[in-house]
Amino acid sequence: MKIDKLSFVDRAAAQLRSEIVHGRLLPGERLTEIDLSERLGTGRGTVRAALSILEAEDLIVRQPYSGWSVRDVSEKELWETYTLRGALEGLAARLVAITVDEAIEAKINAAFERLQSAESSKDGGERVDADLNFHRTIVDLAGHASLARQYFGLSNKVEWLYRWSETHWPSRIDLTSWHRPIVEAILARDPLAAEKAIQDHGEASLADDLRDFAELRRQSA
Amino acid sequence: MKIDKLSFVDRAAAQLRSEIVHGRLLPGERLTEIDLSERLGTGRGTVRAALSILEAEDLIVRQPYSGWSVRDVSEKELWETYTLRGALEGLAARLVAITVDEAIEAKINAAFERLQSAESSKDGGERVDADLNFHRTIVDLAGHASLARQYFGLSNKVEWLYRWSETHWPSRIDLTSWHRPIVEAILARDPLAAEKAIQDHGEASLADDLRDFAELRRQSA
DNA sequence: CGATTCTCGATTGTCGACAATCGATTCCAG
DNA sequence: CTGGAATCGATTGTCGACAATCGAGAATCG
Repeated sequence: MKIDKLSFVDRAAAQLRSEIVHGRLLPGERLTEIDLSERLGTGRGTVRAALSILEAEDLIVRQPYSGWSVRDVSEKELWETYTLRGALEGLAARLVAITVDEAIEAKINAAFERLQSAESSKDGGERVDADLNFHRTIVDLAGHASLARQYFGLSNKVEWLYRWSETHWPSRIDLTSWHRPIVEAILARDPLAAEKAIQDHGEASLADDLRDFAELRRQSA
Repeated sequence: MKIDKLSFVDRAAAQLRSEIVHGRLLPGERLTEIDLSERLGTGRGTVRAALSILEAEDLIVRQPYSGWSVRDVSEKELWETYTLRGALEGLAARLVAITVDEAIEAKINAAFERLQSAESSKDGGERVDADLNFHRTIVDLAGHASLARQYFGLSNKVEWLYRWSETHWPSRIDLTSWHRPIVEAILARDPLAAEKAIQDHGEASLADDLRDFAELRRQSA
């Protein structure tokens, strides 16, 4: 029985990742290795390794001899995240549409049904979870390990942005209608349509977030 | 004057990366932290951090409490690398085709001309360099920092595969004619055509490499 | 008063020591 | 001879100590 076989480094990285993604650590916030090592109850070398992992995932930034800080959010950041996601998910959707069988179809339907239930839910967190789960499901089903690796880091960033806009602008988008075209194209086994559907979805989400972001900027200015 | 401001960790990572990419460390080869720390003349913690970086770039693999080893090559590995590259370069080509101006046009032409000179060269290394440079140029010109980051790691893997087939099967492909469609589509400011051209190029390269790989397998079996 | 240099506290960069873990080998009971 | 437990060497996992570096403010000079 291997249950708790994560190294200290992995656990520390997971902890920090969660704190950033859930907004408990704010964008731009400064992080010092000693503080973290006391707070996480682990050595400084361990904290350092965890921070390096998060740096590779592009969640935090390092300034040599000066410190670490949580990445800042900007319009450009939003644009980069969503366009990159579009490229990766586009590949995933194409691959899934080619190889779809009964098992895959069942998983996609399950993810989509969860999305529909979440639609009526008042719980903003569940809406976000269901949405992210849908996208991650498609990527996993592509059977492409390198793609899944790259997507993992990116999806954390997306989760971060999602939770952040869900806080400021609850329940904006219409989950069901926004995702249905993707499901239909994949189940129709049409790779090009699936790629286009998921990329259109990404562009629409980006436009939405950019609008909210501008509004928020305006308010705080 | 900042010349040599790389940390030991970065230097060690660069050194190991180069050794892997140039084939001085063979696929599957086992790496121990102590050996490396003696060979590189640096502490074990430093070596460890460098190895973590290369792990994030997917060049090496770690087995907990057991060791590190250079990643192995397989058909699946080839397929994943080239398809992922297609997705990333596709996005880059699309972005460049949209924003192309005189400066960008000049850089693309320069990269393409280098490719044409390398064509006649007998130096396999220069052929590889020119080829990689062409692809990296397009990605850089896209003005997309996250994309460039992700592509960097992937391009090391591609370089590795390139040098490896160049060793076994020198001067196979026709550099000029394989890349011209990409240049033409971008300079014609046609995003979709540019994306398709660079993805077709990737698929053709993949097919080529897979054929060579199977041949090599057959010989050594 | 302004600009430059110096000093100092804080933080990261680097390192080797010690503990935890693994895998192969040895040893022993049956 | 065989199966399994104990042992041992090798390697990674974790940690805190010390050195290098940076940024801000004090001190100095024109």
